Amino acid sequence: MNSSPTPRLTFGKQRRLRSGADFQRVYRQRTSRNAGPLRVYAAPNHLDGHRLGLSVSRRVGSAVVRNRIKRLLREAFRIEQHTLPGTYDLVVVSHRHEPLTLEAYRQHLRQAVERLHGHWRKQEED
RNA sequence: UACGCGUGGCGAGGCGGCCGCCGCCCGGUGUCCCGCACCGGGUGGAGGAAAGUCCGAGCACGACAGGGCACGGUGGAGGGUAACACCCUCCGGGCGCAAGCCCAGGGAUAGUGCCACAGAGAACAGACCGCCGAUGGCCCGAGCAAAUCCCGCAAGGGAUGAGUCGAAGGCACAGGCAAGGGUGAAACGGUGCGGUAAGAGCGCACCGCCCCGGUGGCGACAUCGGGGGCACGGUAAACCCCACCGCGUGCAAGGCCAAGCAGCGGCAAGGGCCGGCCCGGCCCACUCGAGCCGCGGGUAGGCCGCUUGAUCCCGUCGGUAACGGCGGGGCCAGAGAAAUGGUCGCCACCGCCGGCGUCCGCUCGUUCAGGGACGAUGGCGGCAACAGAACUCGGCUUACGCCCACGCGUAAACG
RNA sequence: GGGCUCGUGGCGGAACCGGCAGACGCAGGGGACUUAAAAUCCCCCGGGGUUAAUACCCCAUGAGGGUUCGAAUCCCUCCGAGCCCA
Repeated sequence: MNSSPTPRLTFGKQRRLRSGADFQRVYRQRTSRNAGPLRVYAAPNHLDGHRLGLSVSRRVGSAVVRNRIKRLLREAFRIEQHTLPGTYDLVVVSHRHEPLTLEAYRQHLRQAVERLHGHWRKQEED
């Protein structure tokens, strides 16, 4: 059980990318990192927390498989959102693969965001 | 008990903790109010196939969805239904020992096309092998016999023998036949007896087929009687004919609001619409501003459509049934970058492994040991498969896990 | 969500109003030519069985079923690709 004074691990509408314009803004930064079967795009959003968008096309699998992957990715984001550095709008694109465990998705997500954070900090220094 | 058939049912076994998600309702806080955001509470939240998109509808728009052609679909009968290619009952045919299952199951005497290869012949067919020798012919020659010759006085006898004739026999040239062989998916009814030169519906019996009539049934059809020697190959999931049905497009339909760009061309006694053609009809014009159409350009934001419906449950009545009537009760996902998830525990259940106890129509002379059944028990693993609503229903089809229930059939067995 | 099109050897692509499947091209293998290679020419080229080898037989047009004497072709049901629409 988590006894540290972390904020609540919610994932409501304010934590999601909900329009095509949001997605286009992230894609236009052309900044992504791969991690396992995932490709994560990131753009700083200057809000009080990360936001997440998912892109899982029909090529990934059946509706059941796509649902499964998206649920696990949302759960991974929900748990990790306050331990990830910075505040970014993230878009996670899934390649075709068999669904992994929740733990695996958490590691992939954290690894990708940490790399992206490093990239953006170098951008700000330059 | 085994195998099989049919009908119906269920679709995460139950309970709980923690962290979350999407609607709606109520209260509070923030913002001037609305809306929105957040906090708290309540409540609802995937399927039997939600799937494939194979049919049928509702609904929406295209005048008011109308007639004909074209095109497409359906095809035993009667019923059910909003409708159907679905369902029910029945009829006919086929398969199965049976319970049962399957059938695009109208028309091939309206017409057209096709039937490769093989084969003699393939659609008012045909004669390769074969069968026949009745008829004609040829050979042959039992008989008759003109004529000639020889012997004899003569009667007469003998030889040759045109011809006549066709008894017996031969040939198979003409001809007859289509039974058998052979070819083929299919060869112009089948079996048997008679009949014949050989054969053949040539005749007869039975079966099949066709025609007519009676009876039963709403009907598909069944059945009985009479007649016809058979004239009528298959294919319509080939064109087609008949009967019936179908206007087109699909919620990305369509309506409203906001934002935004860039126009060009066509139309006036004409233009547009019912997306193919004709009819029939409608709208707008003839008034100088719009309208409509075509090409091009722009926007992919919000609201409505959007879930109360041929609805579900219970009871009752009608009907063989599908289903329908009546009465009572319920409201059961409505997102739009797409919600039902994650994790932990207890109890059931299943599989594997371990030891304990009891029992034994088992192996065995007995013990040990092994095996089996039952009971409680410890550990590990599993607790799902097919699969995710996207306008909504009715079906079909396909995928999948059961178990359960019920009704049957066949075979074996009954210590 | 809705509408439509197409599946034939390793690849492209014929045969599609039923009648010998795989024409033709590319790739591949063998041979000839050459010192060698390229180019050119000739032959082979789906799988299995059988055989010393040919011959021969069976299975093959995405899968399964149906109609037909006969199906790549006609009909039905699945499977898999691709395209279009606000």
